[in-house]
Amino acid sequence: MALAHAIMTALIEDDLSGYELSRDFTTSLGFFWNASHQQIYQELRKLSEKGWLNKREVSQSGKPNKIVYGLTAAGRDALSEWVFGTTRTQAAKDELLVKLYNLDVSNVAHITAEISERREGMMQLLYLYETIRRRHYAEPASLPARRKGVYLALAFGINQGEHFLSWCDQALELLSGMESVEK
Amino acid sequence: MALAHAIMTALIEDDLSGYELSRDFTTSLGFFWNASHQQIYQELRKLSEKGWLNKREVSQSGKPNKIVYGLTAAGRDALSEWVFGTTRTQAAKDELLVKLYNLDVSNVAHITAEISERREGMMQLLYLYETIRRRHYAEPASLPARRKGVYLALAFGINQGEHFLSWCDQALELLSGMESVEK
DNA sequence: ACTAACATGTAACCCGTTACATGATTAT
DNA sequence: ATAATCATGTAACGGGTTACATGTTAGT
Repeated sequence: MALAHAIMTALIEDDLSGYELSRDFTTSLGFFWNASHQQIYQELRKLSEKGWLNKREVSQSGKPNKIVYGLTAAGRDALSEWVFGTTRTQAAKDELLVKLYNLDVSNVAHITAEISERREGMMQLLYLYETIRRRHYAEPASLPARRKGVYLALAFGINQGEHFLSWCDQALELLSGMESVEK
Repeated sequence: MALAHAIMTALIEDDLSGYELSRDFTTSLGFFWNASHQQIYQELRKLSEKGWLNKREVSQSGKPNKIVYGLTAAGRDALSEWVFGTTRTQAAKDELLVKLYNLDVSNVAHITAEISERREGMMQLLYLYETIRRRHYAEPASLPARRKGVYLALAFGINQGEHFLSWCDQALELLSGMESVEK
């Protein structure tokens, strides 16, 4: 029941097509709530049936036509109310942490490599986050209300990413002693 | 396909019943991979059918009988191999971050309250983590291989929790100015 | 011709959550 | 009696992933 509200949230300021939603999801809201295009198209259909979204076909030059969705008044009301409801948090599930419980001289090299890969990936993501922050959120205190919220979500991602990097370093250091010593 | 391996991981050192697994999950591996008892019982059945677990009934005095599960040789092999496979990471899905994209003078008080609640909850969890760390993982470098891994998972939780607290503080400060100023 | 990007869907399956269901044992 | 803890399940539903499926437009 939450993807619906994530989609509506993405439509607060701009009307978007399913394709645009699934593309933008990977670079903004999708940092925190990812969804495949299949899910998005299905949810758009449900939301339209509920009367929370309206749709119109838009002709494009040089591209296939697209179907653009926008919030109805009922949709905006539902979204506003939803904010006051109970929040569900689904903890991250990361197999790497389960693998750590299986740490062993036989697999320490592999797990070390996986942590290094993760570190690399996170550095790239952080670079992207920082670029966005510098470009659009340099002075958070003077942003309008909604943008402050978006900034805080971005800050959350940056904060968490930095923590992850420092954890990787700590892990790699502890693991680096194991291969030679314990064999 | 990952709950199966989380359960097998929990059985590496001790044989456990479904009840014990679902209880222990909430205080160790479950920090990183939670599961309801219903899921656990179903998974135990599947793993038994696959030949990765064996079971035996144990009579207890003063308590109902329990069915205790243990890893078979095939189960241990499957688990060892699994560590070398590709890791799936499911990013956390937190409705609170989506709600932040809806931040507004009308709901800033509510969102502020939710962040405060979360902060409180995280402080309690961190207290638990720290207690475990002090009691069992005071000197990580001198732990045996597997325990080092468990320590790193714990360190991950502590690290993440501490950064969550600092994010909450940052968020509460930014939000504190909004109610009076923007009304 | 072929590739890449644009654009929209359906179907099957797996996993997780919620609700339902039962029963033993101990302590008050 | 009754509540609390121990103990084990089934069934229905909903959401997410993977695989399948189709078609347009532009560039090489």
